[in-house]
Amino acid sequence: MPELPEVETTRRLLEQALVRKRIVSAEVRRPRMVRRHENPGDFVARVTGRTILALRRHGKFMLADLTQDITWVTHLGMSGRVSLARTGEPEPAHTNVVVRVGGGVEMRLVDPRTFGFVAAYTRDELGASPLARLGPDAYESLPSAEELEAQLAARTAPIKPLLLDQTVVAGLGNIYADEALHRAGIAPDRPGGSLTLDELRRLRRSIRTTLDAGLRWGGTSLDDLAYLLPDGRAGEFASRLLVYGREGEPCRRCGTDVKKAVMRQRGTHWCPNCQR
DNA sequence: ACCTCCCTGGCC
DNA sequence: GGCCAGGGAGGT
Repeated sequence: MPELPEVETTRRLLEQALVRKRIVSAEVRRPRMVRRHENPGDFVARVTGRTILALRRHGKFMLADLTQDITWVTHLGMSGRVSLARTGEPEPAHTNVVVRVGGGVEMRLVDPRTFGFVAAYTRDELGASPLARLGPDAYESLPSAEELEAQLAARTAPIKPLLLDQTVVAGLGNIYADEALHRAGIAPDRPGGSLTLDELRRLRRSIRTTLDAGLRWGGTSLDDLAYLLPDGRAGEFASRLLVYGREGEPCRRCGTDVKKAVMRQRGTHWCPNCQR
């Protein structure tokens, strides 16, 4: 589940291996994984020979600043992960994109469902890309309760899909949105505009606490192990989840059965007693 | 401000 | 065999 903690954990491990390295070659095995280019060759041509100056993150997008004002963007989608390896080591199935740097190290983008993607933007293209429409990063730039209140004031949509929208805050996905709402004691179907300032203060704190916890444990690897850290280890946050994936199990706070319903086509988990 | 669709693998 | 899954874009 690549959401903010998984992408950030991935970014931190990649940073040590990739920053200040020159991209020696790149390979695209699944053309579909390269978005917003006429053909995959354009991505390869734009990144090859350039040096990685910095590795950043905004929401669930990972951004590598390359020399000559090119930004290499990676998104892990639903089922993507990154594997860091030495060239020649056995490849995991569904290794769809490979980027090699000096020293025989390569970054492999592994993604069975191919909902993830890479792209290489010029400065102008980046400004016109979907990235430009992201809200503030939920971890680095979490808005104040007052700012959240202003953003949500006129919104009638339920708070859960608003948290997934990426325009109010960027980086929460289906797991961490459910977790943060539980921690805040707010029901997922509450209209966004109905949250009081006090509730928004709780929500804000809960987002921070939830993301911190996810990061501390290396993110959430579910049973299918679709998400793994770049070194192949599993994230250990799954066993500490409060509500996600715990339908019918007792709420860790009050013992009430955790409920699950579908909201805007996404499974939504909450405690009907703790969350109002 | 909604749905629908994009894919594949794993589970029932 | 059908259903479900971490996300986002695109169209209505």
